Amino acid sequence: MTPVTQTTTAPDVDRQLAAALRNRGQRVTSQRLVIHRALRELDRHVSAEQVLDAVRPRLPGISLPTVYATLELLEELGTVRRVSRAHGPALFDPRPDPHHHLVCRVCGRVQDFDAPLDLDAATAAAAGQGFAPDRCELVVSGRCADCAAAG
Amino acid sequence: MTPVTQTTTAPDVDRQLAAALRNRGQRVTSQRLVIHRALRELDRHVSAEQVLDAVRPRLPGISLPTVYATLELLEELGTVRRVSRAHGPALFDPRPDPHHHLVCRVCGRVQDFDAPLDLDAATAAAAGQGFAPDRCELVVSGRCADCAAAG
DNA sequence: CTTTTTGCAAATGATTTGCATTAAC
DNA sequence: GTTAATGCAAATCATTTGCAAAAAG
Repeated sequence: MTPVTQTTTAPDVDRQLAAALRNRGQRVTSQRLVIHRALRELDRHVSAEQVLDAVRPRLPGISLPTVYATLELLEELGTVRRVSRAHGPALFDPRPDPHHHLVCRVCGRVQDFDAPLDLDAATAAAAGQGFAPDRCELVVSGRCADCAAAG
Repeated sequence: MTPVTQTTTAPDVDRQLAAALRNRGQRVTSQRLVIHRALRELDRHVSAEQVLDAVRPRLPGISLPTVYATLELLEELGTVRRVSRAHGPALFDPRPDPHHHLVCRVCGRVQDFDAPLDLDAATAAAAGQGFAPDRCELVVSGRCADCAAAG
């Protein structure tokens, strides 16, 4: 008995991605499905290399260029967000709902952050300047709990 | 007759940087002064290469590694903010006061944005998680006025 | 005079590209 | 069958590093 409130099951995630790809006239490949599924399972900010390591057991011949291409595709589909950083590779955030980030300027760590923030006025102001907003993200830089404690 | 409300004059900017450097036991070099001055004069988001081009007339032998090192130093001093981007070099923002950014995901353009936004609650929430906030920036991605009109 | 900063050349690291092969459709 | 996607190798681009020479204090 599957309650209607249940979290999306794995094959369901696959079906959603497949549908989105077909909508765009693009092909449903095992690489795309496995990378997409792995991101959902990892459920944290990961680099392209980390994605590669995570999927290699299930896709022995996978290559880094394919991982990058797929991550870019998933970003276009809106299921992944790329977070560019100084002093390190970009991270990919699999959380699809709007949320914010805490970025440690000492260790580079990026944490999700659910900020109490009303973005309606800001979004309207951006639109008032002719800008067509897509996403609004608050980026808080500082020292994470660990680095603040250390020194 | 210099009104007291006048914008900081160039030599004044130099003196402020020199003082900050001496405070940290670092040396006041012409490269640092000229790069700092150029950023203030450019008054827009620029890449390290663009900074190099801007200062070369005044510093014929300047090198890109020095520009990078100086920009990093100025970031530590809080007079410049680095904005990392996908698909392009980092940009350096010479505006010292808190403000936000509109990032075009079509052409990559980054504009300053004075958002009507109350960050006190968000800052407090970050602190509540043990994070020591330093800066809060809203990043709005979407299409800039030009790209929205075109595409 | 001592130590930091610079410029240069070279290294590094992330990401992208070209192209032949493979797999979707 | 046709066309898009993949894997590989190599290229590219931004940024950093090592080290001898120059400049600051």
